[in-house]
Amino acid sequence: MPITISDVAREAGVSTSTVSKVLNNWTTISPATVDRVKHAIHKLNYTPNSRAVSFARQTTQNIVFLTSLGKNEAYHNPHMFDIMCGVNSILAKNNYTLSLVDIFNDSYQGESVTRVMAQKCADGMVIHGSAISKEIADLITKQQFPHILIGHPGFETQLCWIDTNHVLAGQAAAEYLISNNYGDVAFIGGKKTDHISMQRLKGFLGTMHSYGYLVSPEKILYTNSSREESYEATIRLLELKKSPSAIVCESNTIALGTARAIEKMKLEVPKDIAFLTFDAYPYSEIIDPKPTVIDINVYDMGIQAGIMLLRKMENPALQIQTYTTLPVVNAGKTT
Amino acid sequence: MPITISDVAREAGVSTSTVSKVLNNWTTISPATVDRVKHAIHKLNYTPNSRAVSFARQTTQNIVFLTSLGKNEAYHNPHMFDIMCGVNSILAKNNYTLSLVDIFNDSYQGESVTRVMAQKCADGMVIHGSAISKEIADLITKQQFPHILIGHPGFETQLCWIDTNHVLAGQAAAEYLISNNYGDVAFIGGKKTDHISMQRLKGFLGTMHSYGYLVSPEKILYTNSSREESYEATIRLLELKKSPSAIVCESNTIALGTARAIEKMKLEVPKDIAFLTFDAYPYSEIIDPKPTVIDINVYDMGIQAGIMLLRKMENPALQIQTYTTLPVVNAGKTT
DNA sequence: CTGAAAGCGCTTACAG
DNA sequence: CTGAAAGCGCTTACAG
Repeated sequence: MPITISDVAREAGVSTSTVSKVLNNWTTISPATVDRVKHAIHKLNYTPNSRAVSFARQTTQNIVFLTSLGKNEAYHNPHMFDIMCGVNSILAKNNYTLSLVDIFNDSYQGESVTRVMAQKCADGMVIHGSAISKEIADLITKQQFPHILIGHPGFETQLCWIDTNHVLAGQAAAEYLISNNYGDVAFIGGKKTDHISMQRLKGFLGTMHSYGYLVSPEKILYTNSSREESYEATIRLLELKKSPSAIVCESNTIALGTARAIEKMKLEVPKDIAFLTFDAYPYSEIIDPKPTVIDINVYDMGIQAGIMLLRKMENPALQIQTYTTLPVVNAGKTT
Repeated sequence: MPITISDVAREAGVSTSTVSKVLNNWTTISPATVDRVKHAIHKLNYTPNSRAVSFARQTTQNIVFLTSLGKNEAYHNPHMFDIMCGVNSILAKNNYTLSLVDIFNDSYQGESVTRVMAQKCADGMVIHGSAISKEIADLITKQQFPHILIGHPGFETQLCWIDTNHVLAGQAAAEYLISNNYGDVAFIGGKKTDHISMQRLKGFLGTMHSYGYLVSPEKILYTNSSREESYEATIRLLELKKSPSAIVCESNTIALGTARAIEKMKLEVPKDIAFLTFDAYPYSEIIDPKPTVIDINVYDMGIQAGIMLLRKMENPALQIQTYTTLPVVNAGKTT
């Protein structure tokens, strides 16, 4: 019932090889033939069967997005889906499809990965950080399967990866404050063991220092990232005899506590004090007073990851290990 | 290089047909042969090439999740991804893959849908409400392509759909209050044109009435769903000479305003007043005082959708148009 | 119980 | 510039 390449060939009075060549834009076909074939295609409203094409070409034009989907993943980790959307957009542009593979219910390490590679149901793999382990990394590198890992792996590996650069985001916060003439700043972070928090702090302090602003230790506070502790921390800061003119919060939850404290002290943002936080999600929209947000565009990171994977598939020798980031400063505006 | 069915056949000393039959659990093969073939498969570590299988079988074992992915979709609409995860889980269990198709960049109505159907890259389609239109509905019903739509379409159609039942959620709220002996209740909704809000209100009032509790009109308030209006509305309610003993908010944003007002009036939850909201997402976790949450399990709805689609694919004559819902009452506990 | 053969719908050397 | 033919790796009537 469905139209095949043979129907088109018959209609155009040529062989299927010729139709195929027209379909694939070979330059060796005479313009007249191309025309006839195109007419036939149009007339019959023919679309190649993608399964047959992929099978004959020994390529799937499909990429797997490998991840671990816990309960409520969509709410707890919307960033992952934003990345996925970015990946999907660039793949679609390049005529690749994206399929979702969840390793959460794997009965042993590497079950899904092995299956994907053995069954040849994808030409490449985008691996979310939640789905990586030493075992899986080994499987992939051993097979030399085209891949890109989102997020720095926690271990030594030959994998290709891409990650956000929190140091740069910290720098962006500092630069924003400096360019707005805030020199006396404070930073409320998470625990000292919180990697992201420390990276942001590092970038922040580094830039402040490089511009000649010294941040005294009493203005760098560490918390358990709860609203309560950050409320207390902010109050302490604001009660200093030389209280800061700007407060940078390392997370949205911290910013919630800080906002309460700012309100409690009856300070106005930005007149009395500058108020910054990292990440637009999940609460920046409803924090009152509204903070300036340093956000990271992970959708764009997904696009970058997709581009790199496509490049790797063209050129398997390519090694990619890189940081990417586009910190965006959003000064109290609603998106 | 990769092992094929012929390698296995040679190793086992049988024909490829026989290997195929063993692979597909035909009962006509002698146990001895089955054994030999299985040994060969094991020895060579053979996995069938899924592309070849799907091509020979004329089936893809793939389902498309059709949606429209705007910017920041992951943050604005995490429910959609939760549904997708539910769909994916049930499909994976049934050996189907799920691939994501975004119609956002389609240059004309139905472009992606037509392609998916013509190229035969999927056996069926789960369509998110954001991706449906009259044109697309027509294309799908004309082709009789197996599908299930998430969300009630806004128009008359032959499509199969599944949707949440907000009336039931409203009932759940009422039942919770009644069983906890709150009879004098108030409801703060969105605009009267807000379909979901009105459905919830309808279920809520219906159940209250059926239990003999009458809710006076002055205790049913409509707002623009902003924190500001709901704050005002709540203050007004609490200043009534006969103020309600329970307030039901139709959304998280409304609940934010109500929480502020409750705090302002120095009332305690649940001692002085009961405080309910619909939806766990996005803010229920940080609303202070903590509301009781009536949530809907859309992950489960995804599972239901997947099951129905699989049934439709087995039995194309099946018509499905149904409401589903699992309202979950979560009284002030953190998940 | 087993196997030879056709077929799924394309692509691609290769020959002409 | 064009086409016959082999091939991609399976499945499945059909014959025996």
